[in-house]
Amino acid sequence: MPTPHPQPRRYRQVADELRHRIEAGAIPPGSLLPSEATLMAEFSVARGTVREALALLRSEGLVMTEVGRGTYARPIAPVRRVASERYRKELDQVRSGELGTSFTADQRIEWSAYGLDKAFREVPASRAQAELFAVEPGTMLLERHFVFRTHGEPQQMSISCLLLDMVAGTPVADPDNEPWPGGNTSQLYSLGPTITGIRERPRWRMPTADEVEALRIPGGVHVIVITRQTYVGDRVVEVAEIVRRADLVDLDYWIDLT
Amino acid sequence: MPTPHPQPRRYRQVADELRHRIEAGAIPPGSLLPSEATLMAEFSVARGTVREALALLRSEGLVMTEVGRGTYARPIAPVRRVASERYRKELDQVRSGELGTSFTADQRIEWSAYGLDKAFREVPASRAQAELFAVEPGTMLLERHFVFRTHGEPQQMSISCLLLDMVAGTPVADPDNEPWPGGNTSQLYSLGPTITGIRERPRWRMPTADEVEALRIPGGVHVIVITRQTYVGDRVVEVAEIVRRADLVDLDYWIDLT
DNA sequence: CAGTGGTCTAGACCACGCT
DNA sequence: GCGTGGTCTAGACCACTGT
Repeated sequence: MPTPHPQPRRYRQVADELRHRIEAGAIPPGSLLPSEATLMAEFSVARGTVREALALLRSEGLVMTEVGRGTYARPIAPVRRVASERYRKELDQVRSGELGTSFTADQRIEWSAYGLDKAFREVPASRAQAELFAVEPGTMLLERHFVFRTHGEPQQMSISCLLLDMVAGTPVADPDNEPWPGGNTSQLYSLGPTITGIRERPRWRMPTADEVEALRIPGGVHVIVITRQTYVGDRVVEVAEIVRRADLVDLDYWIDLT
Repeated sequence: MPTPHPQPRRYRQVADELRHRIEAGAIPPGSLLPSEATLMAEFSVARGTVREALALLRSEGLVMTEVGRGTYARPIAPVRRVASERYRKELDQVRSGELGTSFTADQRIEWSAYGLDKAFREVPASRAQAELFAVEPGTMLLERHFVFRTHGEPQQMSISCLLLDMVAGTPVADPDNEPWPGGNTSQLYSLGPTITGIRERPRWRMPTADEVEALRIPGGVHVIVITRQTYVGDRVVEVAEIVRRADLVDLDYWIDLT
């Protein structure tokens, strides 16, 4: 890819023109680009050239493609995910005992718009999981698979693991109690410990076939995967892998140095 | 991309086979894959099909391509970038006055292996810059362009901006003083304020042509861009855009909740 | 059904890295 | 100069989405 060419590089010219139209507003967010056939005619190029131009725009995150429908400009603005604030807020609510009062009620109303697919399993820790927990491989874990939806649209997949001997027999181990008011923070609080910190390691990659299906990910869209470790002191009490469409999140971390 | 096909999808078969060879160690990291011509013969497919297979592996981050050389398995392991610890450490060193003593000396030795390209400009703040600083657009900034190298290899590009009326006439405004022992933290400390926090917003995208050239980025490799705001109280004193090859970093954030 | 993109073929010319 | 990948053409058949 890092190679210039003599004069032609027609696919770049096509991509530049389309990019310009999108940025100028001639192709508004969410609307369809001209079809490949139309672009072939308009720019007098072969289909392969048009497709290369579109692939470039996809890789830039400017457009998305759906089979049988067409290629369209990216519709939705990303939502900022302010990790620090979110966790802090959850914790403050838990500590102040706001749960079970207005907080829960408010959340319950909102929940009508939310959906949650859940599946719990008890599994021995894989090598990778054991490393994240800093326990021996084979230690039993409660592995919880979630898919969150908003208004029916799948937004996030996650696998959250807890040490089994910490939760066995408690309400936390019962899938029927999900979604849990106040989230993970509150859930762990109900078991005794108060979270002291969270470590997040974000990375980006192509979605797997499973993720494409579960999150209905359009062509050309990547995912963000966040590996989260929840700490109580120096002990890791939860390990989660959170997967979201990369075009719908905007990460935001605050590092306090006071 | 999210479309299955009848039986063929030969390019997936080719990609699967190559992926298997890489993961099995038959194609060790850093070594070349068979050339496109060889793969055409081996799998009895057209060149376009081979190239689609390789594009898929590139997008997965498994291989990189260099013109005239070939496509090879990803060689280098990413380096973890522990944002929180790094800044904390810098700050502790500044506060304890370790600069100018053994710390500086140690760094100076290491510096023989480092290189730094620098270019300073005084510019009026763009709308985006003004927003990040929370000042009026047009406010004068000192815009500092850096390219960091290790053993000659370019590792990181950054544009760091400071409020001009805060640095004008000070040693900080003189490019000859770069690299500055102790980095940004120490530099700002020399002006008076002690950093109280840092906000980082990481994202991920294809490199621009400039970045491909400056960082010698192979085909198929993305970059991580971090927008960093350095705070003193609620005032933003520095805004930086940091660009690195995505395959060579591994982000790590700690959120303290104590 | 017509129109869309997904996949595939079989050619061609070119710029680049190495030897 | 040879082999590498980068770009381009002009065909073809297919699956999917809509009407």
